[in-house]
Amino acid sequence: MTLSLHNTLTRRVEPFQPLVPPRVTLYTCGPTVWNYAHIGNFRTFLFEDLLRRHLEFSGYEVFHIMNLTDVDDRTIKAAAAAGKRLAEHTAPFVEAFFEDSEYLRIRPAHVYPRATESVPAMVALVERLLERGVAYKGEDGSVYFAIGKFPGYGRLSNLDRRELKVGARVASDEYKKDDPRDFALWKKAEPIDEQVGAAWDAPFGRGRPGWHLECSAMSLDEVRRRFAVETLDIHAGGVDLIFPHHEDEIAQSEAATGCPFARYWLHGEFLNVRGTKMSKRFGNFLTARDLRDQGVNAAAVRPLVWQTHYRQPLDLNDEALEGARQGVKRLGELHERLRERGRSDSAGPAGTEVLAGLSRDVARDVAAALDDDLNAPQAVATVFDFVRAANRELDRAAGGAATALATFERIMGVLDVLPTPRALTPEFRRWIEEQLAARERARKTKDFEEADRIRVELRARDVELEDTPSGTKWRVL
RNA sequence: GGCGCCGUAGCCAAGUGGUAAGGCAGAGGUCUGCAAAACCUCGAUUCGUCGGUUCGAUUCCGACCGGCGCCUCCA
Repeated sequence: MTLSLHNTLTRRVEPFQPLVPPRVTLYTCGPTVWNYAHIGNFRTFLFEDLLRRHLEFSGYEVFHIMNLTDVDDRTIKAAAAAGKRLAEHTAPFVEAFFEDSEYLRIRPAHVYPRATESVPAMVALVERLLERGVAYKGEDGSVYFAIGKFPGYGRLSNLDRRELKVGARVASDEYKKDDPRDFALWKKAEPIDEQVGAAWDAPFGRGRPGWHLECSAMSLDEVRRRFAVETLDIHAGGVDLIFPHHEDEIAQSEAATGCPFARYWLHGEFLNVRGTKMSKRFGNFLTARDLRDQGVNAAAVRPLVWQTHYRQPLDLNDEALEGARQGVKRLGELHERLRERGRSDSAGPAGTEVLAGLSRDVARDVAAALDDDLNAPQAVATVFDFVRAANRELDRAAGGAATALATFERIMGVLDVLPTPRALTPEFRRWIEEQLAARERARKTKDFEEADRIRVELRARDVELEDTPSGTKWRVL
């Protein structure tokens, strides 16, 4: 089976065929670092993480580019409001983004171009567009893209024949453009821009880049320099970017290069809270650090995201998060069992390696599910089928644990949802051992009241006990 | 007004023109000193409503009801 992906351009699931296999250039729209990203933002980044990992698992050589939007309307406003220079304001949020990404186990992109460090590429792109006559300088001194000169405009969003809703957010500045739908490539520097240090000189006037321009310039610059092409294999982001952001990116990129900008457009749906999209605007947001501070393990967030298809809205609530957490615990238990058994598991006679066979099946099924437009919910279901079957076989002392362990870990390398053991201080560890020893003595003398008291005390400190024939095991929740 | 998405058990949710995955929660059981973990068994005669197409629809078409998103800088 081969990978198929839903392409927003065609609104169909299509076989995936990169321009120059096995290389895949992947560009994902990164955060705007005006504030902390919330977990709705991170849902998209997690979906992209899964995409990246599955591509690599499938043998592709992925070059992943994620930009950092560190200059735009919001960053400038936020910096001005804080009385800071732009870079001064965004720096901590850039740092926070990387911290949060790590917490959520998102694999780092290969490069993170920043808008403020890519101005020359943007200026060059604007000049190219001016030369081609598809961009013009407006009366207000800004440079606009003339969508009328780009016949394919609207293909991605299917909004070409749209009529703007009367009184919608079209408002204030369209009179400076030839066509109200034209968008700004380069915005003339305003006092507030100068105030925060967000203005650059350019042949067509001092100003700052428009948001859409940033992504086109940065992505094309990277693939041109590295691979001598001006086409991305995959461009991904949230559904809210389809229009106007990605539509405009296509227009300005293709008008400049004459090449298809991206072969596949992937868009992830929203993370909702009680049916409404999570958004700073609505105040219904939760950041990754909020979760972390609440003691929520990243290993619960990831499966929560996996259990909903990326093109479906995901509804978040405490019960759902707790459910994911419990499920992950079970995966962790199985992992532990496989490790224990794997250690003592000498290869049995051919045909008795039941666990190895089961793991082969689940690896195949997970790959097949993800090949089908990243059907992570299906993949997760398959994994849990394996969990039950594997536990059953482990109860029966079936062979093949070592192989199953290796395969299981390979699958977890894609989903990455195993809980991490909490780091313990030597003192705490010693205390636990002492309590266990005391409990063992009590049990030997049938003093179960004392034994249970100790168990409760340990549990109060998140230490869970499990009495097995081979002794008492413990784990920290 | 335009474009688009969604409505499947208490919660999160897959899926298919042929009679409903998986997880969590819940109930019973095996095991256990008791637990825990694990395993076994149990849950929608039904997939928002009403029509249509079909031998057959949750799945296709239409209408309606309900929820949501985008329509110039929101992942």
